[in-house]
Amino acid sequence: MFLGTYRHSVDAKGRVAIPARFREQLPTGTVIAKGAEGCLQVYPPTEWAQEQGLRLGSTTPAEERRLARMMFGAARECEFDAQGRIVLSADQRQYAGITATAWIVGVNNLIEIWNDEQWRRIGDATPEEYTRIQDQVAERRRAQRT
Amino acid sequence: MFLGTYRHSVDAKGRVAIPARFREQLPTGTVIAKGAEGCLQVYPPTEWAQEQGLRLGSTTPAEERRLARMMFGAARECEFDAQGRIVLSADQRQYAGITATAWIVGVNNLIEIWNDEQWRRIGDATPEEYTRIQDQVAERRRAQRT
DNA sequence: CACAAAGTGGGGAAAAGTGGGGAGAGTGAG
DNA sequence: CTCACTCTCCCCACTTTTCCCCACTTTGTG
Repeated sequence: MFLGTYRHSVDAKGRVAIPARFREQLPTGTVIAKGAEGCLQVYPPTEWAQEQGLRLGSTTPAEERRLARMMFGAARECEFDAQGRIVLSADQRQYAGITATAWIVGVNNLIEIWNDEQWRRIGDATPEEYTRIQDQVAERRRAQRT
Repeated sequence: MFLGTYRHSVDAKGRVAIPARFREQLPTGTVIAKGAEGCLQVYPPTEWAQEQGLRLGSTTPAEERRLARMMFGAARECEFDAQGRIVLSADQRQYAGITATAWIVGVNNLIEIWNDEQWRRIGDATPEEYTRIQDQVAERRRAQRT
């Protein structure tokens, strides 16, 4: 389980330190891919395996073909250096709009990496917004039970 | 079951002692999250498990993505030191407006942490207010049953 | 009143994060 | 084919944060 938000610096070489708490849970085979809303997503091997249900074939619908190409084409296996950092490729940094600092966010089953501005829009929620969020989660759960 | 209200100090490092009666009931895997009305909520593992239905993947709808990011990004796993204290992150303290002291309140299945001012507004209810709230809840329940 | 348990505060070692130098592989031009 | 250049990755050094440990105060109980 990944929880919490961390703000780390990204150096000139594109390196970011992954919080130690997260790193412990990331064995080799971890993958970093482009995600929705312009973030980058780090998948532990078990989670990535579930995404591999997306396959290309003669019967694959057009949108799924598109999704599969983007997901797998842009993804890379994570490699940690001795200091626990990974390198974000120039392409990935540009996609996520990341320059000098990045937010590293644990989202239950995977990790997301955001630029300053975009994460602020999500992470700086007021108590009122959290109150609403909890209501929505409760609502969703009630709907699922039926 | 968590009952009662305690007022503890928060030191410069953000540490708060959790009352011994509560601590006994909190195994590892306990999580502290941002809650409604600007409080922090401490979930025992069994309660938190219900929140974990929310997972991210390439096919998760936009609304669920937002919920998951806010919920899990704002949460942290509780770690007790030898004195039975947990550390509130700077982010969590700011959210809850907590500086030197905090109120720790047992609310049946979980624990809430409030700042002085806000808890006073809730905890110092007069008999009239209390009566009115009970009636409101009763009314709402009746409406939902239909 | 004495003892035990709970809460408070601070110092210091260890871990985590940051930044840069430089070797070696790969690439392209002359 | 050789040389210059770039890019990647490994290593080292420094700073900051975390957390572990010890000591003291306060509260509660027999």
